Amino acid sequence: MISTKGRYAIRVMIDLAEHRGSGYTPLKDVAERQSISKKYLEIIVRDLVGGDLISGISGKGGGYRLNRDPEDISVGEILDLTEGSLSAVACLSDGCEPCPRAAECQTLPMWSEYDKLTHDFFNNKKLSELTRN
Amino acid sequence: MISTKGRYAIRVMIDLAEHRGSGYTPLKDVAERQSISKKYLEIIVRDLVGGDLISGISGKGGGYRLNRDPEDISVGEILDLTEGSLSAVACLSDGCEPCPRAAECQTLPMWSEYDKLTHDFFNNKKLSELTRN
DNA sequence: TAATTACCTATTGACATAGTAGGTAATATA
DNA sequence: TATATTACCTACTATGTCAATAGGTAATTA
Repeated sequence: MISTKGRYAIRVMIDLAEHRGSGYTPLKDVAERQSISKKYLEIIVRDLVGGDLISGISGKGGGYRLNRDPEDISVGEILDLTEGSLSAVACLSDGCEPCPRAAECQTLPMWSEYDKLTHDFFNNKKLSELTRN
Repeated sequence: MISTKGRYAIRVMIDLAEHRGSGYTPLKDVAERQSISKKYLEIIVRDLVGGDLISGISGKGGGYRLNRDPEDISVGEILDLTEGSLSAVACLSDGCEPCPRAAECQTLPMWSEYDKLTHDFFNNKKLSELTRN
């Protein structure tokens, strides 16, 4: 289940994509347009900055801006940064300890298959496919 | 993220599938073979009985049994019963109040597409594909 | 009658989610 | 230089879900 954090992150990215060209976009504007608490967005945006998807500058005229074109940003990247993991089961998450039952596990192949399906879907879905203009 | 409940439920179903023919299988045996607390399995099994996937009878010689052949039981059915919902986002879960932003939501089509992908995958995956014998 | 099994209600500790609160640092403009 | 604006930082909290555990009662068979 994708949490609000991941879903809001995508909406922030869409908003920034649709308002790029007009320089930096203040988070206040994004929050108002998207009807999301600015305070909460600060947390989300930090992940996106940390993942080098966007950058921010302070002061008047400041705000956030995409670091790449929307065609070159996948939804998968956004979710990877904001959700802990996109994996459907714990034993396939990054950095989890290897499951002792893995060798004999009868369900692992199915989970792996689904995992690949999921990652392929979101990695192939570009931000540009979600924007209006 | 699929929880232990859903994952254990699938393992119970596999276990029952592999031991059908020998009448009813006591939960105690399943719990031992799968190394899962019997007490916890009771909760899970209740959902499966409620969904008419298995039936149980009390007393000596009792236990649980599949109601259908493994070829006719999908993993999707099992997960629907034990996980609250298979949907990736809250606004697509069964019985959720309709989102007021739905009409203008730019991400909804993507979530719907992913939702279909997920349901198709698990509904087409049959229990018989997971069993050993 | 005793053993075995399903089935029932309630409780709990740990953790994640979805925020809120109150600041400090950086930058532009008047 | 003062002020407004913006990003950026640390901490806190209420609520809910997850993953069980605990302690029974009812049904069935030998």
